[in-house]
Amino acid sequence: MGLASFWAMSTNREIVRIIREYAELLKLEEGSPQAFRVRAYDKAADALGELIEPAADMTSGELQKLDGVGRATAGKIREYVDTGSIAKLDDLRRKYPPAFVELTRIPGLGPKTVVLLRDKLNVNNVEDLKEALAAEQIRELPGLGAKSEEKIAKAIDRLGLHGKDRRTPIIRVLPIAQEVVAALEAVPGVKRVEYAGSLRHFADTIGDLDVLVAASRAQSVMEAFVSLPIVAEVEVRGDTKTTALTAEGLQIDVRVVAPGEFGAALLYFTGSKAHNIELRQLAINRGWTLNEYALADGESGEPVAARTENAIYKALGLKYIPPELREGVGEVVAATSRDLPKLVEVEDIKGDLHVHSTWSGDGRSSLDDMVATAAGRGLEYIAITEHGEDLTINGLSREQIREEGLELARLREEFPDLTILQGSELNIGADGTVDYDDEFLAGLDWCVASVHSHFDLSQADQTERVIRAIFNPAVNVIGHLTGRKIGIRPGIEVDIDAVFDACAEAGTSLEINSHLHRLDVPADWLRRARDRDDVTFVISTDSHHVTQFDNIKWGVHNSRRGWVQKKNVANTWPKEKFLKWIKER
DNA sequence: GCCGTTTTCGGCCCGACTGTTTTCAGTCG
Repeated sequence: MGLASFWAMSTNREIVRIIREYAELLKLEEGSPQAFRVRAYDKAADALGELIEPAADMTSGELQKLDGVGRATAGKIREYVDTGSIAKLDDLRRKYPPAFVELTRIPGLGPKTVVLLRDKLNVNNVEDLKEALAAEQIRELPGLGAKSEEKIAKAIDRLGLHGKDRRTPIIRVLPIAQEVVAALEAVPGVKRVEYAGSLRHFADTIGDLDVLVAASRAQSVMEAFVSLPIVAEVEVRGDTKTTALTAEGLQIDVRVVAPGEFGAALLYFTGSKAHNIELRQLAINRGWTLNEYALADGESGEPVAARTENAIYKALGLKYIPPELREGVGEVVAATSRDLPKLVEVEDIKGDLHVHSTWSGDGRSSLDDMVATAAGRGLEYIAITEHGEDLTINGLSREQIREEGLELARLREEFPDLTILQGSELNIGADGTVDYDDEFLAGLDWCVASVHSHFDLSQADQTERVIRAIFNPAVNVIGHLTGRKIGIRPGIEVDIDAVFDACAEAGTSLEINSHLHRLDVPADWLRRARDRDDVTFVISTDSHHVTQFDNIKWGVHNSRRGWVQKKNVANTWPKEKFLKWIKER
């Protein structure tokens, strides 16, 4: 990819981010996330996110040809591209500062409530809210009561919104990281740029974003960084390290190191701390030292290895350890005995088994486009899994499924190399039953069953309902097991070992949902199954639009972080083996 | 704010559910 298209892409990302921020602040202004103006800007951001060509090069007229972009949005984009800011956005930012906006991230608090809290109780941030909670002032407000106080207090605790525990969901950090990396790669004299830290581990939430740059001169790198539009405030400005904050309060550290030390620095800043300690111990055993500059001889200080991570692992007698595994949970010992798991690569994925189209109420690409895109990506098999009828808004009736089946028959002729399964994403009810009836379900090729409601049952009840779905003969896989939305809503609690046992016994697999909001099953739960071969997984995108097939890489990252072995992931299997497996189940 | 078998403004996938109230805000996909 050339420099020009790097810039084009990062500028589109930047514009999407700006429009989303505008929509976010409009929610407070309008008093509802469902307000039509809010939804209009959100829809415009969707359209811009799916745009390939650089929006910055388009005229207002060209922008308005995009579905969902009209005069006002096009005008704001041009204003941003031409002047670097949007006057109305700046007004909203002044009226609703980041610390106040953060309050809306707490489940149970919407725009109306936070504005009410500010008007009546002068609550401007999470700290103020906690004081109001302690003083039991919130129950005095109209529409709120003692239960609301309890719920809010619990939500604050669980989301880690306060103090130094503050972490940002990966879905917000990753685009920012990509934007910063692309921008710094374009600076003359820069040899390499990588993000490190917990983002490189593919953690669900990120504390600070660490970006490492290999360059002989730091000054131009730092200048380029602090002048990025994403940078709202510069905290520290030094020769090798600059720390800045985004408008949302995410801290970004940029470090510049000599190209010859890049591997040692990347290893050091990627961590984890526990992983580094184990590596340092191995170095000491050999009479060496390991720090952020090099693996070096303890006496002479002569470097042993420093340029690449691989060279350092090799010198320490280890196989290369992928960043996702570096949590100090046995990976160093495994690498010593050459016992690291054989992990999934994106190229291993042969099929996608959770796909929606506009037949589902929330699908955004047509069935024809979804199938053509899957075929174009070289997939061998897919399952079309529209929402089941129990999801009132988005689900399909039996009749609609029959009609869609006719469309699929036509598409199978059009794409003979792609095996198309017809299925459904069923809803697991509070009691573990699912949509439709047994006879109807038997006619479907592949069923995902997912929790979409009743998030507040006890762990015992959640485990029971999920296990009942696992043993339903029509159910092939449990979709996004916890139903969490990272940083927004905690998932359901289940006895994960009991779930693994049930899956093993029933021959039902577990989905690893690739969407960055979900990454579900969470990696730390996946890791609990790392020593068992009787549980089968499926990595799926849950695509609602043609662009989302690309999300598969995030699901693969999450599977790697969870030590899931390639041989246990059914959609890495060749078509023949996969189809035989479904048939014999 | 966007859209339109568009011309000047009404409709925008929407229904069930919870916690709070007695009409509404927020949550789900």
